[in-house]
Amino acid sequence: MTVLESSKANTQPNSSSNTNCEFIKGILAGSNMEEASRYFKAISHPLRLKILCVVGVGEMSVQDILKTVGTTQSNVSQHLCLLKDKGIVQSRKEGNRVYYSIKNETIKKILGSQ
Amino acid sequence: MTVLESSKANTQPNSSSNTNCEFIKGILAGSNMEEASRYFKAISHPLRLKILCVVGVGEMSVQDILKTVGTTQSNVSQHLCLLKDKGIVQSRKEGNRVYYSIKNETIKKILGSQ
DNA sequence: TAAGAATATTAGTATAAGCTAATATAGTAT
DNA sequence: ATACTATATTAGCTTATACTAATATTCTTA
Repeated sequence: MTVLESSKANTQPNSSSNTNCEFIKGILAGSNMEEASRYFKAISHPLRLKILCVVGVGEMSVQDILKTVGTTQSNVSQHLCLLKDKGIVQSRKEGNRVYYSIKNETIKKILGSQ
Repeated sequence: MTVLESSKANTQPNSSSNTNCEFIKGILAGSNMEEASRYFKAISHPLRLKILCVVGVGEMSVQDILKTVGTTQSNVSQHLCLLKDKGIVQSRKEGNRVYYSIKNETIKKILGSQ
């Protein structure tokens, strides 16, 4: 059950404004807004969104990613690093190359719900 | 059809790596990453996420919002302003008070998919 | 009309993000 | 070993975010 659903379910029609605030406040305290927003933040950059769409299709090397999204090697590398740090993508080394793919299923869901 | 779906559907099994890059590149060019990432950015702050969860339950006055999320009046007001600018929430004035509610349905979907 | 409440706006400041350019590291092939 | 390719890291700079404190605006009510 999401935050929205759980708070809707328990809203009494005759509850005072203040009680309702307190109730929702309790729900918010239980949800991890910090963590959720960290995920959203990670994907809230046009280049990272592109990278995720590209990598979402399937595992891809950095070379191919940067050819596809069109920026510098350093820039892609830094964004990939950030995405990996947040646990959104994972990487696998094969010889000279590093292949990236999406690690986190939630991200796929979110990208699909656009 | 989302970006992920459309690019998956057309991936030929025998296509070379380069052709695939070009293909995905075309899809990316057609999608509006700038706009999508602007949405994600808007909700990628813990306080704004809280506000959206609160307001997602139903229309709520600024007073009640700030009692619920717990910060200063100015801070809430600035975040609400940002959310309104991006077309994510809408406001309605009634006497002394201003009531906010979620305008954008996509946001509800995204919040639900967490 | 003066006081009070609710909301918005502004200015100033601190911190975070994002980019480029340069350099480092690691693997491959000659 | 040397040169080359792929990727990562670092430093420096610029711009964007986010907060606080103060002030402005708008509405209500005595």
